[in-house]
Amino acid sequence: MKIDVHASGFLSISAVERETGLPKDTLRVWERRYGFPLPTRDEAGERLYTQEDVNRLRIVRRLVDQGWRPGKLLAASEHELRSIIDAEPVATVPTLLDGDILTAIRTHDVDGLRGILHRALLEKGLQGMVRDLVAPLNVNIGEAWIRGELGIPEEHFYTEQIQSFLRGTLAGYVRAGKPPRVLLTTMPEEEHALGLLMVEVMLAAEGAQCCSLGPRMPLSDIRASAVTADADIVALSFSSAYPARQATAGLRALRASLPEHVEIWAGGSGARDALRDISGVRVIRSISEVCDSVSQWRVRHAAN
Amino acid sequence: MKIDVHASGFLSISAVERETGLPKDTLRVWERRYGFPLPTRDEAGERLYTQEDVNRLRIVRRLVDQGWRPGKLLAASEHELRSIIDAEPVATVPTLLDGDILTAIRTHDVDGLRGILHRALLEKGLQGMVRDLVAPLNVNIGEAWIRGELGIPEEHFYTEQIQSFLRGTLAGYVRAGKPPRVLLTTMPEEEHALGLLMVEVMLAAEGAQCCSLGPRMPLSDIRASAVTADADIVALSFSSAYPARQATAGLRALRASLPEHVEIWAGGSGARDALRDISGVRVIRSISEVCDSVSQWRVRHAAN
DNA sequence: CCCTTTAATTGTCCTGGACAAAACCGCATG
DNA sequence: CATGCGGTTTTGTCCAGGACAATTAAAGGG
Repeated sequence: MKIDVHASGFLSISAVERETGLPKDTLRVWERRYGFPLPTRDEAGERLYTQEDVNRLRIVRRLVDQGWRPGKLLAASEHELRSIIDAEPVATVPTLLDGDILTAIRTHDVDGLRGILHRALLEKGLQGMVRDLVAPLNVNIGEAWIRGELGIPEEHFYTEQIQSFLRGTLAGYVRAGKPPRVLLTTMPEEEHALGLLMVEVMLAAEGAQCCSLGPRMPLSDIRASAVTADADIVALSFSSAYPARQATAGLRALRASLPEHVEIWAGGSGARDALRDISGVRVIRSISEVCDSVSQWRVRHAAN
Repeated sequence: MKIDVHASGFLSISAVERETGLPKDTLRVWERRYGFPLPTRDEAGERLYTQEDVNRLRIVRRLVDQGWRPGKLLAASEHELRSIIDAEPVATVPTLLDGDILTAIRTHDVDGLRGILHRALLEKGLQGMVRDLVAPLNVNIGEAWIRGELGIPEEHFYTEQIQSFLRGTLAGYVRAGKPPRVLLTTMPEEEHALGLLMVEVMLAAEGAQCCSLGPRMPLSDIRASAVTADADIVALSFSSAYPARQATAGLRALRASLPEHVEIWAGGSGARDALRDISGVRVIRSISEVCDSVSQWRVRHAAN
């Protein structure tokens, strides 16, 4: 019954959980062990975090997701943290965040961004656009965010506009209705819908029949849906922040519960390393691999 | 470091939190006070919930959101709970969940559902379709879910397809680019994106300039975005599950931080009762009211 | 250098108590 | 009968501090 919009501008622990994605238990244990964040308390002894705490926690979270250890990050001073960020292996992908796109995002220019996307569509085609523009841009945006060059709203705006554009384009597509029939979704903790949509676009462009359930589907329901939709393939998307342990456990459980003839494809930036040796699960290492995978599936099933 | 996909089929407390949306603290205190749910324990003494527990908790949660008191619901037997559900004031809206639509949803028939939507679009127009088909259907689907006639996957499937369709239609719309310029989003705890999209559709059909940030935007960032996007109106959507207290507090804080000339519109099924007397916030009671509100805004601003 | 064993780190869960916001109820007043 | 008001009960959230298992890092041996 506590409120998390304190007039004072302080945030309660549950507000911080919501804003940063870090569980309450973790916030408390970090405070106990590392002394950060060290919020003030209200009359009742409850923690009051500052917006500054939240900003820093958001950065810490991203770095932890990238493999850094909390012990190091939380002991680090403001200055040390900054130098860790600067020393990060940036530009894993050549940046496409040039003037036009960056300006459109910064100013929330809907028409401007749509124009850029539309030109890219005409120039490269749907699949080419996803592969050569959207996928690298996602990486660029994430990097720009952690360097503080873009804020949360800009990231949301970008994501929202891309999704709108892709879904719109998808809707205009003639539905070929060829096999395979693919059921798309993500596991319950995975909220990232954009990666899923990108896969759907690639599949639809190949003429496959896509049925997306959106993100966050309980495992038991995935099984049920795959059966009622009579799917040939269940495609799951994982973001890089998704814990590998969780992914393997989930995929194993899903594999065991699905009928033999239904394939499982795992894609997204979180599906690279550890998932390779789960038998009966195909790992899609990059977005462009989707097309090959579909072709190969069709070859396999044309024979029968 | 606990895993929540136990091979045994049991669920950990955090898995239940994720599946039901009920915080861990609440689950524990319900157990302590009402004796439900009463999970078994593993060797380490940690709670192991069954799928049956989760199913019942999901129903309890919906009834609580509708105003029932947990004390009553959790003390009730299986049978009593069922009769509470049956006695619910169903059909607040005449049902449109007729054979065709229901079948399409049940069988995950993408093309079938799209066909129905497309016919409705041609027949009623975009705004009419949202007002007379989508809005009542949302209510029907929720009611069917609680009666156990539809499952989670069906609900997801429905939501996903409607969103795809609306966004696709929106993308094909010629962007009129007339004032007002509207920034759309929801508050951080509000995940429901469909209501937001419906508003965007209504606004776009009126020729307004829409800039959607998607759901879950921190309050401080809403302010920043409204300024950079040079918005005339900030439109927020609330689902019926949204706690009224939270909404009023958030709206007050937002109103105080936004420039005077930026209007705030609050809509969605959660924006009916308690929000009316916040000065400087316009409450949109039903989806069809959006059009009038835009006209009135234009009259007000034509004078100047 | 690679593989195995040991040690440190780290996230999640536990109990049981506390408290304030909200809902409910009975009662008086317009 | 509707509406407002004080008192009571219900209910969700927070706290402290301990425990433990999964994971990662470090050390040791071939």
